[in-house]
Amino acid sequence: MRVRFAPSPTGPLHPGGVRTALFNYLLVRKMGGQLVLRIEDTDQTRFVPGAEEFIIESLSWCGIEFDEGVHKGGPYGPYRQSERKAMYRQYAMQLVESGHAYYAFDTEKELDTMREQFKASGVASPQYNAISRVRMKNSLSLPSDEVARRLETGEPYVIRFKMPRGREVRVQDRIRGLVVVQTAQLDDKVLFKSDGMPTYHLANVVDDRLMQITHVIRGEEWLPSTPLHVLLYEAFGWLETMPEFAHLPLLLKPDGDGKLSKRDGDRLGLPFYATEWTNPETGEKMPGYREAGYFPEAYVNFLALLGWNPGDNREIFGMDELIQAFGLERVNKHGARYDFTKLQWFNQQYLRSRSVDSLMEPCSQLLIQKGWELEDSILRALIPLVMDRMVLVSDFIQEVRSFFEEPESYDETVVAKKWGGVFPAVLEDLIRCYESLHEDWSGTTAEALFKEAAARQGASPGSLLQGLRLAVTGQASGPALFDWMSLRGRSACVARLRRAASTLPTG
RNA sequence: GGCCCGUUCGUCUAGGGGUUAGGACAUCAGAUUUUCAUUCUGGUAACAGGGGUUCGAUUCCCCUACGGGCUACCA
Repeated sequence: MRVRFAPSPTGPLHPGGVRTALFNYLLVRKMGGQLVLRIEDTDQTRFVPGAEEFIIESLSWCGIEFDEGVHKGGPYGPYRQSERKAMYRQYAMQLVESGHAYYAFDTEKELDTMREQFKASGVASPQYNAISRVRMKNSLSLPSDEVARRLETGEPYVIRFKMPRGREVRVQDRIRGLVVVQTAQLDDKVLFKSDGMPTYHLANVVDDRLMQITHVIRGEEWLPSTPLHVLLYEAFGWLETMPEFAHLPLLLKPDGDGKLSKRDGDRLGLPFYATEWTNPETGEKMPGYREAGYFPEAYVNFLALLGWNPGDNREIFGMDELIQAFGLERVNKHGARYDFTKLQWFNQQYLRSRSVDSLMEPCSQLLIQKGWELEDSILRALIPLVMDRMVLVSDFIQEVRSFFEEPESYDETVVAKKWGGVFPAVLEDLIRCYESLHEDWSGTTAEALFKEAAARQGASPGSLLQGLRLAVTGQASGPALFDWMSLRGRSACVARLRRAASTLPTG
């Protein structure tokens, strides 16, 4: 099996593209074979610097590696269509000579005029086809000596496919089954442009043939042009080795209608690309999941389950398990909404399955960035305390902020609810107890003393606990409080209690 | 507009001629945690509509509606 991922370097890789690459990767790793990265840069006007590198890096972050491609080389290179430019002309010529294609000299203006005239006379979809081409300027409608003259004088031309009339094209799709299209619905697509480059249609057929691709797995947006591709294989006489087709369902917006677009990320304040993209023209940065602190395993797991399912109730899949379980038979036909909340959940699952040891390094990096210092032994104890409260590793900072910074303010709803009655008295009592403590400071003793102080005022500890948290962290919620206090140290806790007692109203 | 593809809880989906239509996320409630979170238990919630075929259709067929894609010398 040989499959390819063939993006166009027109910008950062869309999540739908990542998923297409992923499905190609999973299938070829399962079946055995090669995955090829081919860059389809036949439109020179849309080239964006850095896009190619971005695509490779994003996929690499996801764990998707190629066997052949622009960055790897291989026996079927070059893998960049602009570098294959010279070889396409002969294939286009071959079709002209065999009568499957023809030269067309129409200018952009003439084409516009033709479409407008058709529209004006009520034709639903104006096409360059068997009906209209006789009225246009091409090698089928013009006298042969004029065609020769135009070609000799170097007049710009394109090569169009001569769409046959009255035929039915049958496409066998691995995901959708049989798709039948009438050639009357198809037009004479340009195969070879006046700038000397092929269009996608010619290039992908020629390259898939030359690179011996066996399975074309691509987005659903290519389904309508697949009959043309089949006709091209036929015209070349390559039907025997034509690859199998599989058209993947699209990724849809998280809410509302339509297909997923980069604006959806902006709108919801979430990353959109796998890795950060810097627009080379404006310098504007688009956030990526990598930089936002997501695990690539979580992102891949999430993406894999959009449009595919294993057929049982499993949800958590490592890459190897995905490879094992994957198959085109279980790919859905319908589009899937790109639901960010499920990604959060996946990331949380992967985070929780991490060992404390493996989180030491990233958490410690986050602390360094923040300028907060901490002994390894304390960090090791602090991580499990807050881990369950995190979705991303980067959440660590907000979870431990109050460990490093004394409260600047106190959560008002808790102040209103808990700061009153006997609480100030308990607090005074507790401060004295903590200060005069002779035993070693620990969570257990801190808790015991708190309970005693509460008892002396005839109050239940539970009713006062949130007030204590408020006094010591300023916050309404957080990790196990007495463990936290134990790590924070006695004198720091006492100082914070005093500060709270003097800042907040006494009664 | 034309052509093509699609349509099961809010979301991702399983299922498939006779099922209490299953799971997960989200959401809600209860329990545990002396607080919040975690965890556990439970709940709300779906076969787009109309015709066929059939003893029986959510499942098969047709139509309609809705959604999506394509309709460039873009991929």
